[in-house]
Amino acid sequence: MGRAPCCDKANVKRGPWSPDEDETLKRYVETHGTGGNWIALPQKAGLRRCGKSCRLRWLNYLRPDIKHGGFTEEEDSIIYNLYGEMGSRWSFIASQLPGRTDNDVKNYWNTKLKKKLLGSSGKSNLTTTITNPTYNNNSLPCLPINPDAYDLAFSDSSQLTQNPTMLSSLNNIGYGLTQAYGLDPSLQHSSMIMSDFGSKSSSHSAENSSNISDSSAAYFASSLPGNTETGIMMDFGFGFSYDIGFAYDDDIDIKPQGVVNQSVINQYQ
DNA sequence: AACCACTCCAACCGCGCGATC
DNA sequence: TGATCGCGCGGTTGGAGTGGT
Repeated sequence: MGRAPCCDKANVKRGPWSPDEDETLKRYVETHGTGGNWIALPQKAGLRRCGKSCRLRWLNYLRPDIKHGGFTEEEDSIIYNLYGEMGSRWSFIASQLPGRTDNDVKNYWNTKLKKKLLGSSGKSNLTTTITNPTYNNNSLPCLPINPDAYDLAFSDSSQLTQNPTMLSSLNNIGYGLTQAYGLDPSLQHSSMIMSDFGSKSSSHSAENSSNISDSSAAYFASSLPGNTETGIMMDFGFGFSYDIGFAYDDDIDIKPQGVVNQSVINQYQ
């Protein structure tokens, strides 16, 4: 048996919202709030709409703090950064962009940014090529993420704190979003990535990193026996660099363990 | 002018999760 | 402890708009 519908679809209006409906919903929410119950709201407000539809309309369009219009380059870079870090977590990505909604960001990514990325990836500066055929580099920069890795990554910061240079680098971040990926040396592969997007103060002095753009990048790879890691540094030409490194044996095993926004930590703990 | 292909984005859908009973 | 409910999320769809032929 399937899930019960959230509303009686036969008795609710669907499709585009009329200006009158918008006005009714806006006036009601501004006057009474949502009451914490979107399902009951349309009836109280006198709308023949599904509660979910009302919620969506309010959140994506009617809210007073919504920012409409084109995305800035800075917003582009934040989206790239976060998408590479955590994939299609649109709600979180949107939360880092004041006035933007998850739907906006998602649409923008699917219609513009993805194409922009693919279009320019052909001229990106690849300093190292993918050698393992099991990895699909067409999906870059959407790194595969093992959700189970988050717990370890955020609960154990000892590796981070034992590395003053890395810590220093992570503290000097532009957006508060610079990340480091640590991979388990016990699995005979390890690497560390430090990348910054837009930050002018990041310091990666521990290694002579390959500077592929104004944005510095460092890629560390261990020389453990049997190590099969491959690293990439990329500059997609958006006014910022997108630096990617990863290591793997059979399974991609990427664990963010940098200093990140507390809300990210809360989300994955 | 008509048709077609493509883009963009608002809206819908179904699912997972947490809260509550 | 399991069932139910509502919220929030990501994926998908459909239609309006636009550009090319």
